[in-house]
Amino acid sequence: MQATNGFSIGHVARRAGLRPSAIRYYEACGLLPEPARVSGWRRYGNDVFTALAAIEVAQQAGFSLAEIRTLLRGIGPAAEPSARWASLARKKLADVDALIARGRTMKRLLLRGIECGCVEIDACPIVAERRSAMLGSRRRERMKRGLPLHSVAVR
Amino acid sequence: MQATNGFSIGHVARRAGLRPSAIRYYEACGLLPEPARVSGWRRYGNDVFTALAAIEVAQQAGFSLAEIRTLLRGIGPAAEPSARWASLARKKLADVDALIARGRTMKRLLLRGIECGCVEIDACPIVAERRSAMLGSRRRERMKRGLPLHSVAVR
DNA sequence: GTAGGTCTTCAAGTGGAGTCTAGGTCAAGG
DNA sequence: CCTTGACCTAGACTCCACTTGAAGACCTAC
Repeated sequence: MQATNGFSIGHVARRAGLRPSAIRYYEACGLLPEPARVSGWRRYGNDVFTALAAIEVAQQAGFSLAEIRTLLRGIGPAAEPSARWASLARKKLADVDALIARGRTMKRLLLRGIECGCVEIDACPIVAERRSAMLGSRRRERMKRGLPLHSVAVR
Repeated sequence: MQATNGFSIGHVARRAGLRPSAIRYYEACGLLPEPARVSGWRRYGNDVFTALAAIEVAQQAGFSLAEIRTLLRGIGPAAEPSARWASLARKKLADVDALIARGRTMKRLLLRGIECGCVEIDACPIVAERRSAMLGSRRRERMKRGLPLHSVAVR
């Protein structure tokens, strides 16, 4: 298991806090290069930990695996990784702001509902407000309730 | 299409900003009661808009459809809808706070990455930091990267 | 030699909130 | 009468990041 001829996938997984299946999956997605093999078994060098750390950082930043692939090996307008990151990150910032705003809306609504204390749903002023908003705005810019929040990978 | 014998599903969907398939789906999930039928076609009264408004409010507050079902027709310890809401909402608040914190972490990380400007991934201090954190903490309380954020329905 | 553990592949499953498709029925207008 | 459009059902599909399972290969220790 030494670095003399590389680490096994289980060893890498334990050290990185992942499961072997996740590492195989990253490889299949093109996030990790194909490692050397010894009689069929994957053998990794130290650089795999850098790659996994980069993936983890990008995931924490809200990027999907598809986006991370273009970050790592992308062939976009920007050649350098840092330029690609900056370009994608600026777009992602708006989505993250929307996510935070969404969270604050949830919080406000939850607290209002706790305070409200109405017994029946039909009598709840929050629901009534929403109902009249629903019925008031006749086919203006509706039908698009799904705001683009799946653009932020929340995991 | 008048309220004399009820609204069609398409009419309700247009007014509520949904697609008919969503309304059928809510019915199948037990969120909406089965409506009257006229020769096989669903016919809705005015109360369906109250029900849809309640569902929308609860969704905006971060509840999943399964949770909304127990909110609406639940048989939990709390009998009244308001009591059920308060009980579930207090638990949900912690998850929403986690979601907001997650968003702020993303934002911090995105901005740090934009400022960083490192050319190579191997040389990036953010990745290096993560890498040493990854390798430093040997099997302590790892292997649980998935923090419970799917407990908040973000849509 | 055999038991146990780790590895290999490929395929299919998970969950959430719907959407889409195929194949068929119904109503209104010209 | 015929077309057009809205409706009906059941079931498959979507997206994402993995996990799980089956069936088999391999290595090490006893």
